[in-house]
Order: sequence, then structure tokens, then C-alpha cells
Amino acid sequence: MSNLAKTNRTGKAVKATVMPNLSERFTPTQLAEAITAKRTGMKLSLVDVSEALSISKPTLVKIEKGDTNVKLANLLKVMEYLGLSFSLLSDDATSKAETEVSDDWY
Amino acid sequence: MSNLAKTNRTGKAVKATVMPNLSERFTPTQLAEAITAKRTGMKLSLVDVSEALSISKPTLVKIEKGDTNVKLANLLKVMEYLGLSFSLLSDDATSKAETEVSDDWY
DNA sequence: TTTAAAAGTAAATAATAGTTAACTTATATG
DNA sequence: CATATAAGTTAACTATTATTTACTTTTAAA
Repeated sequence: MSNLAKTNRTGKAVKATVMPNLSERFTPTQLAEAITAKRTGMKLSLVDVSEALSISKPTLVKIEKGDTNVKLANLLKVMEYLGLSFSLLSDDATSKAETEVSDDWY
Repeated sequence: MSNLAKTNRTGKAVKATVMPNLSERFTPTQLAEAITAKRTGMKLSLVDVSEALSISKPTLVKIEKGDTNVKLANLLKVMEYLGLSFSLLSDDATSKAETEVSDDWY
């Protein structure tokens, strides 16, 4: 299956979810909301995605409900398929000293 | 246990790992490297962290090797303890239209 | 308002991640 | 070099996640 947006019978958008803010520290719930928002924005059903990735629908639902008792590999597959990725934030890592070798950068 | 850095017998840094670039899309391997770098930078041993979080050492080793067959909850516990967090990136979500409601922002 | 598709849930089973305990290897210091 | 601590591995076992199948509810269009 290709990674293209699907349309319903009329080609009209159906129950699209609000996209949450990106580029900020996020909670599992916010991640889940972003995934659902991206999927619905792409007009893909739960079954579309679960079949494309060979994961079960209940597992995908768990992921989209923000349940953290899921395998990281499954979350990453879903995110990659939808075009989402992570970046890392460190509590106190300022932009200075980036790419530097340090014994105490924390 | 507090979240303070530990010292060895002499109080000297031991085998600190290079901190990888942050704020960029990352792979599981890079995440693993960042976790190890942060932990060693804080002078914490695998056992220090595993005991503090009630997860086993083999599981923590899996996480630090970039094995994605781990529970998301365990990864998040480790990251939170070390002061690391995620932010989200979307393939084509430019900074414009942020915080906007859209049916086709993807 | 009837119908079809999608979402969401539930229970039993299968698959696998996590733990424990012990051991080996590596690292650093006295 | 000898020793102690940390890192890393392994195997047997336990705990829990994932799948399957089926069912119920919700959503939206004819």
C-alpha cells in the first residue's frame, strides 16, 4: 500500500482531528493525539494503517489512546508511516556546546 | 534515590560518552547513544538507574543498545529520570499554520 | 431513517518482553 | 599486577503485550 491520502466516497474530509503543537516537549497523550490527527488528516482508517504495517487494530488503538504499554517498535512503525519523527530535548542542554565532547554536559 | 550525579572513589569522571546532536530527527541508535551519554555524564551506573526505576539491568541494556523491542513505558521512565524528553517532527509541517485547525495539514 | 464504513471493545490464545541469578569481560584504581 | 566496580551476556522462567475473532457503537452519507 502506498503512503497516499485516502478519500471516502465523496472525497470529503471526515472528522479530522486538531493537530497539536509540535516542537515542544510532549506527553504520551499529546503524541497519541498527533498520531490520530495525522492519520485522519491523511484520510486513512485504523484498518488501512494496521494492515499496511501488519499490526493489529487493537494495538493501533492502544497507541492512539496514549497507552505506553506498547512496544516501541510498533509506535515507531506507525510514526514513520505517517511521516512523524522525534527529536530529543535535554533538560538543561543549551544550544551551546553542541557537538562537543564533554564529561559533564548535563 | 535522588537524581544527583554519582562519583566514583576519586570523584573523577569515568568513560563519559560523547553527547550526540539534539534537536534533529533521530534514529533509535542515536536515542540510545544519548541515553548512555546522559547517564555516564551523570556518573550513574546501569545498576543505579535500574534500581531507582525498578527495571532490570538487561532491560536497561537493551534500551541503551537501541533495541526497539522494549516497552515504551520503560524507555520513558529512563528518559524522564535522566532529564531527556521528546519533541515531535512532522515530515512536511512547516512552522506556518502551527496551532491551526486544518483538515489537510499533512 | 436506513445502511455501510469506521471506531472502539472484549475475551481467549499466542507471542514475546521482562525478570532473576549467575557468570564473563572490561575498566580503572591501589 | 591484583582487586573492585561496572558493563554486558545468558538461560530459564514469569509477566504482559499482541493477535485473532467477533461483537457493539459511532459516524456520515444515500
